[in-house]
Amino acid sequence: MVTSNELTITDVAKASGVSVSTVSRILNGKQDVAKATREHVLQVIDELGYAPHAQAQSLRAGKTRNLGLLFPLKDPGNVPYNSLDIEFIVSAAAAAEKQNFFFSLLTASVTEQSLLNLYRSAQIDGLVLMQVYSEDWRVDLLRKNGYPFVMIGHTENNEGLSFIDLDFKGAVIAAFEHLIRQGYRQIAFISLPNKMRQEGYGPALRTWEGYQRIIEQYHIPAIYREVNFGRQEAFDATLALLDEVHDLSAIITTHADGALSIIQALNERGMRIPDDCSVIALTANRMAELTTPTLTNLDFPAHDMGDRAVDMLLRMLRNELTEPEQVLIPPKLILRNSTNL
Amino acid sequence: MVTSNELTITDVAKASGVSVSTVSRILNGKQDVAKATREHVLQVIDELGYAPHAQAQSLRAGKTRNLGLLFPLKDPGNVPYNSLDIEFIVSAAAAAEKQNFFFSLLTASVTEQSLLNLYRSAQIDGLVLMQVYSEDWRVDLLRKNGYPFVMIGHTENNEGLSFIDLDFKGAVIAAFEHLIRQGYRQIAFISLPNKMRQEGYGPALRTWEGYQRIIEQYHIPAIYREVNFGRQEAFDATLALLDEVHDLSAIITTHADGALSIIQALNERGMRIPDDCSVIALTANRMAELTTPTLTNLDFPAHDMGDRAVDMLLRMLRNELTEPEQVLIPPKLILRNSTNL
DNA sequence: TTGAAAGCGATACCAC
DNA sequence: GTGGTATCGCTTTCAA
Repeated sequence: MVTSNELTITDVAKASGVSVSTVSRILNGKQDVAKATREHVLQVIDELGYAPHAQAQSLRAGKTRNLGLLFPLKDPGNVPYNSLDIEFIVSAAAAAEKQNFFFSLLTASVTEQSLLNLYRSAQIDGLVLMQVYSEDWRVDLLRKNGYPFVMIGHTENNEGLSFIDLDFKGAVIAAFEHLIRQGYRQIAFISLPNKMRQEGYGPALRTWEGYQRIIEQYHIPAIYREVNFGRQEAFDATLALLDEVHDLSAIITTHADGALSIIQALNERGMRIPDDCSVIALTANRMAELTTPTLTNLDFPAHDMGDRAVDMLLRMLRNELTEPEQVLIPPKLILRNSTNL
Repeated sequence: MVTSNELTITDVAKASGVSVSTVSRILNGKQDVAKATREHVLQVIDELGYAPHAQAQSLRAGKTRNLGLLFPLKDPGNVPYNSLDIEFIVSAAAAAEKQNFFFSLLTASVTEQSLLNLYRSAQIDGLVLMQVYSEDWRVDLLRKNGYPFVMIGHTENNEGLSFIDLDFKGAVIAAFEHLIRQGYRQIAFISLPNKMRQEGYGPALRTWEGYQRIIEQYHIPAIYREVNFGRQEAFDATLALLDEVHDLSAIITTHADGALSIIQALNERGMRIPDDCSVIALTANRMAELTTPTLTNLDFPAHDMGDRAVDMLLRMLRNELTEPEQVLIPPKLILRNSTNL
């Protein structure tokens, strides 16, 4: 096997006694090449172990064949990952690769400058945005500049934008209605940090809206805590709720992995799940199946969402998306052992 | 704000009335430029919103400033992620970005061709390899071709190679010795699939070696199951063990998230942890803190490992690594509530 | 069916 | 201190 490096199309041309143009045509599968020439050159390419220089091709083509996923880490080193994140990331990566795109994971927090420069400096053709806020300067900026991107999440004004998101409001409503229908009324809501809601973080905002709607419509008592990320926070909040509301009979949470801490707290107080207290979480199915007891959860098809987001973006780049595609996934409750019936 | 696209260095040169060379010098921070010129050009660049074309720079420089992480998915769509994987991925991405490298997540399974082509086609400067086998054709191939890479994991013959890995053998030994020292003898070992060991998957192999060593040295009964990934598998294996060994007093597992299923199974049988049965797992600290009860675990500093692997690779690319760097992280047992004392 | 040459956007050498 | 120009590897007219 020949192991030499740094082969160029010129080397291939020389080695096969044809011109560079001809080699290029063959590489690009053009049809106007004599069969014999093609076969010969392909064999030379194979023997030499030549592969075309991707960056040179990109430069020439004016496209990078690179996608980016913005996954900003607020505090690298101590990251509030949850079990959903890896599904988004890996599924998006796989989807991009399937269509021969490179996929870059971008974890640094972006500035207006650095965001625009991703496109201007031709590092990427398009972007998947996560952690989208209701008013999101990144979205405004990209829209204004006409740069291609899709969101996992959505903003207040989504005119002209493509996205895929879970119906968070509907999800919370579905969870509550399930319990209310069974006669539960003392239901606590453990939700995302108040700060995130104030800042307009989509899921924080919309789960809250769902909760308000439930409170008003069914006149159940407003028992809730908006808690920060972290095991201890969810744990403490649960204990505090149990102290405060002695006849608490269920907890619904939008903290993906916080459900685990809630279970810990209930155990700590000797409360049996679901007999003394039911639990419903908005978390990955994978995680919901691993807890003891298994969790009744709102389906969160993160894998599917990542996959579809990238697919959407690629169609956009190919101009196959004549109008914006906006997908809101309806809530789906999956019953397991943390609730009765 | 000017939002025009597709600006080139020539546009900047024209707009500021200097030559392309001068703009290039300024972009690259060379010192032989008049202060006035520099300031003027920088201002023009700012006004125009110009950013140099990364691919063109790469082409010229002969370097891509791209790193790749190989994270092959055997069965996309139904992926056996565990809580460690995201830490590897995200920490590696963050480390690359910190040094201004793009970071690509590669989930497709590679062939000899496609692996070499990553380098030949100049898509990446270097690679981080995960899921390394004791005999690993990828490693052999890259070594033979002299392509830069580092491993998270290691092979049988690591001559000339750089890697960072956990001391899996030592970890298993540490876990057993901890229990044996306290008088436990009926300890079950729930380990990685036999198939992976046969295939020479590093962690499967070395945890097994650790176990053999313990069996021989302490003459404890060989109670073990090599189980496939998946909730059900670990769950069933645990139940089977409990049926088989009535005085089972502890379980040690190398299945990162399998510990959760083991807990489920013990609960199912009404066994209290740790009083009736202790559990020690080789899993992420983050996960160990979330279970009920919290898990005594072998520290698995995945975040740190991803970070250091990329750092190693970047030093290699800068030729700062005069000789191979081989890091084996010593085992560290973190006591929590799934064991006594 | 094939080849020569221009050009993608940037850098660096060599003049001046 | 500054500008002209060859060059990185490839694709694509345009001619032959």
